[in-house]
Amino acid sequence: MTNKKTIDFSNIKVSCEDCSLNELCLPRGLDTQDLGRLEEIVKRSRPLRTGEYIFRAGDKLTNLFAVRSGTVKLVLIDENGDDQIIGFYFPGEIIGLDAIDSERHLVSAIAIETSTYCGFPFNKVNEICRLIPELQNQLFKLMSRQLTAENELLLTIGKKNAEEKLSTFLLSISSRFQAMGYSSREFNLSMSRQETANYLGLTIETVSRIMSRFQREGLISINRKQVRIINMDTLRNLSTGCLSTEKKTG
Amino acid sequence: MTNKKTIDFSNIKVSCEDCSLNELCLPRGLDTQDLGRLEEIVKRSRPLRTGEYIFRAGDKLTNLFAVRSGTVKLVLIDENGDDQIIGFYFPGEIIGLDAIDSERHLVSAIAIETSTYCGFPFNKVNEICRLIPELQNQLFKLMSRQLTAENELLLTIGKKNAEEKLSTFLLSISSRFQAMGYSSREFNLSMSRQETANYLGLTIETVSRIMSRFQREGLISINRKQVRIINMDTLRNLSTGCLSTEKKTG
DNA sequence: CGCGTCGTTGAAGCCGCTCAATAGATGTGG
DNA sequence: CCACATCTATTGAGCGGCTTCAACGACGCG
Repeated sequence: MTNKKTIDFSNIKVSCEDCSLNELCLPRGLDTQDLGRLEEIVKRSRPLRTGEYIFRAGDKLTNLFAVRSGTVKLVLIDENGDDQIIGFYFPGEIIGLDAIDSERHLVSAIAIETSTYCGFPFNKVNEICRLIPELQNQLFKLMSRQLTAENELLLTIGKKNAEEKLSTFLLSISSRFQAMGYSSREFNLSMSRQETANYLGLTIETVSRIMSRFQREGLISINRKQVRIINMDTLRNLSTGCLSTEKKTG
Repeated sequence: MTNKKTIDFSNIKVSCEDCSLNELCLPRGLDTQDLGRLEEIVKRSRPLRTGEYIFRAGDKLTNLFAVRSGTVKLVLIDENGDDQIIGFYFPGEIIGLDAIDSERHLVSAIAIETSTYCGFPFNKVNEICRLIPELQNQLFKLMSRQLTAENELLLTIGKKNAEEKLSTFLLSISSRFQAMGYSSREFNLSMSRQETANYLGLTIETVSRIMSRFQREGLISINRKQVRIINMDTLRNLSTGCLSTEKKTG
């Protein structure tokens, strides 16, 4: 409803060199000269509101994108209308890589809070890759890392029970916030219960119930989207299924 | 027990040009000259028996591998000892790509029947990529395709019920056999019930029960690992959850 | 033939889902 | 500022699909 079909990049020149995310983002590991080449092709978006698309499944691949602020979800929709959130993306993270094979996006990228992003025209990235081997390596690594992340998610969804899924999820968010330089113990979940449930292969009721249980047992303090992790160690044990909720520490 | 720690490549020169798989495998799209460059670095393995490793989680990434014959499973094992099969790989398919980021394998590759493979030293692949842009593209596409495959699996494991999972699985195997030039209606499952169940996030009992039900209802004929698909359309409907088993066609 | 492995089938139980009601948060207009 | 509507989150009760536990059958190999 609030979505727009077309994304108009502002023509503001982006300076990757001055960007606080450059050590997390695509330019990671590039020297000043190579950074300059990359900067020339980057376009920055206007702010998106919740629910707006960066790209839709079926769109032709024209850009790779880096989340610049906010949070973006990738959603896969099958012929039946079932949708599965396959990942949440935070600032500095790259999306669009899975479209390289078919040159068409098979998933949709949707902002789940006010967000901005940078776009890198894909054909130019391809050219620059030949000039900058380091960038080629960086892209390989990014895709490889994404594969690894999906492997983890597969293990979580396929083998863990609801309690293990939720604790794994909270710890994953926590460590990603830490990587961005924020607190690993206190943060705002940008995704709704519905989105969390979808991502983990659960229902919102189950997510809600287990969050409440974690709170009753003193593992976390949670109010709506505001989370504080109180007992990180027990949460870690729960996430691996080594410890049942009953016999928690303390 | 039958596993060997070290893999000794035979020094037999491999000719990708004459290989029947070259249109499915890494060389896809390469011209004769480029093919020659790739051939120079390829080593072919001796036959592996069921249970033997191509690489183990934790091993340093030295080669990318192409399955040449047989079937290989990729297995992810977490700290808790839970393991999840994240894919089955048939002749022409490439494994090892997920290790590019950390330069260490995070999953293990295990033959599930007598299998052979080809190895491509990774550092040389990297070099050659700079000489042959087409190979670089090919690698990007392979990784991208792998991401897409994992997305599908996520949707299957996360959102489908047992019946939908099994029919999706059978159809996936069927179409991959077809892509290799074999029959899409009659084939041998190389994986055990245990492996199928693990892959789909089910138990062997459930897999067995639903296979039997499909047979009772005339969708397939199955005897141990020998499968014949009788009613492909209904199976297709089942896989998308559009049709319950009861109200099947006919 | 005996043994071990793999697959099938049955019965009972539990985890997470469905359905439903309530509470809290957010937004709008008067 | 409050009344009202809407949306999200929480909590409870009951049910069902898949798992667990268990026994049996089929096949291969010594």
